[in-house]
Amino acid sequence: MGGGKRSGVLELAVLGLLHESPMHGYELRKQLNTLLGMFRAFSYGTLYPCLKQLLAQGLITEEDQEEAPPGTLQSKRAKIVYKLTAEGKEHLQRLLSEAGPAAWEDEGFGVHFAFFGQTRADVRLRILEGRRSRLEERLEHVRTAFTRTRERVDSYTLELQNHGLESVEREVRWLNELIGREHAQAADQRSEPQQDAVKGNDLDAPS
Amino acid sequence: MGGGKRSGVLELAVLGLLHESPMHGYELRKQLNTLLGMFRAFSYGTLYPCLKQLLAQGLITEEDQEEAPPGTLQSKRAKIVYKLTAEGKEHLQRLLSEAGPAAWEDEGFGVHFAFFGQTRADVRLRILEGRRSRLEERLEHVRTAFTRTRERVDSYTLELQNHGLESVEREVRWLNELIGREHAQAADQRSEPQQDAVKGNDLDAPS
DNA sequence: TTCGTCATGTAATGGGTTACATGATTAC
DNA sequence: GTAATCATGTAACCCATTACATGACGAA
Repeated sequence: MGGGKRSGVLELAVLGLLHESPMHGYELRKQLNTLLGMFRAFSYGTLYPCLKQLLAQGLITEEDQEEAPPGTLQSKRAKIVYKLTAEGKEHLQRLLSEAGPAAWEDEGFGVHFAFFGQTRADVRLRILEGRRSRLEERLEHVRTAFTRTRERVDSYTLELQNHGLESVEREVRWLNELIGREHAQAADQRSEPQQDAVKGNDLDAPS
Repeated sequence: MGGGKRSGVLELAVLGLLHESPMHGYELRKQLNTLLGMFRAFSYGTLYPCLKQLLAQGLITEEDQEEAPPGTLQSKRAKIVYKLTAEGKEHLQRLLSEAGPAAWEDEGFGVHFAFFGQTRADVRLRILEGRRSRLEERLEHVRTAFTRTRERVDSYTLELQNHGLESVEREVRWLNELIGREHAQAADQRSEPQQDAVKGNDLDAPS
């Protein structure tokens, strides 16, 4: 249907945030950039066209929100509050169920992770494991190229590569812990499905 | 002069690598991607047009290299080995002397750091400090938005933000150590300028 | 001889930023 | 009244990727 391709990352982020609560564009962007804080930042030039497109596809609707001001001055154009349509919710669920490369590569992982609260447990696990093996791949690749070219690399190059290596190793450890927790939690739910208060954490999806 | 703008990062990376030793495009890309390993990766579709442009500006020259094969079969088209021209070297030095945002923002820092071996000590220091304050800015910004929106964030969002925060904090510590070393080394060179064997590390630029 | 890798390139496309343009609302 | 920030949008541009096209060379 309609226009060109959408970003993928941004699409998920917008739909995910709007699912949590309706918002207008300006605030949406702020939420987005605090949510993803260290990873990415989007500008209005990206966001607004995206909203326009999602609108055209019927995934969101806009509502001219007029705050009902005390003085009853008709506000020319109030903030445009966007919310998900039924189709939008459906589409979001579809996006959240996809446990493919898009979900664990660098660009997409952060966003997908941010909405794990709305993601099925099995999908979460596959994404985490997918990312882990992706990173381990990269580690192996770099480590071999590391020993091959051990000759004449100056201290700075070495320092840089080392820092990169350690960063990735650190993320792998983080993923290991998360995966461990997911497994423990899955085991919990299998063994005591009738209990409502599970000790430990509250990482389970609502619906 | 002709042509459009070049990438900046890629330009520096190419000139820097070619300065260390002449190479043909294919190998240049490999070197590039192992050098920057964890940070970025360029594809041929990026590299070759860039080389073409650098060539057009007279910053590099190409030499049809014919290996002088034992059988003396004329090789139709040998590898094209690129090397820096005098202008190219000059330009590289200019790029390596710029201690501005381009050098400490996310995109450029890795590349600039990778060539610290060819960078003046004072420039190195300013870049390291620039990046550090950039990261600290970001930390502060995120930490405030952190406490402001402490209400209703699910465990996963929290986990993500925490991991991001710790990653950046870790990089700051790394930078602190590097800056410390740079200072120590500068002090060393001021106090004992006649000695040739400095204990510790060999981080000083050659020429 | 076929397959993998080396090697060089181009065209279409994608995803995003920057800068600009506009105007309302709030704080001083 | 004026400056800052809220709020919405567009057009031009940039950087890089993907997919494609071509072909040499070595090993199985």
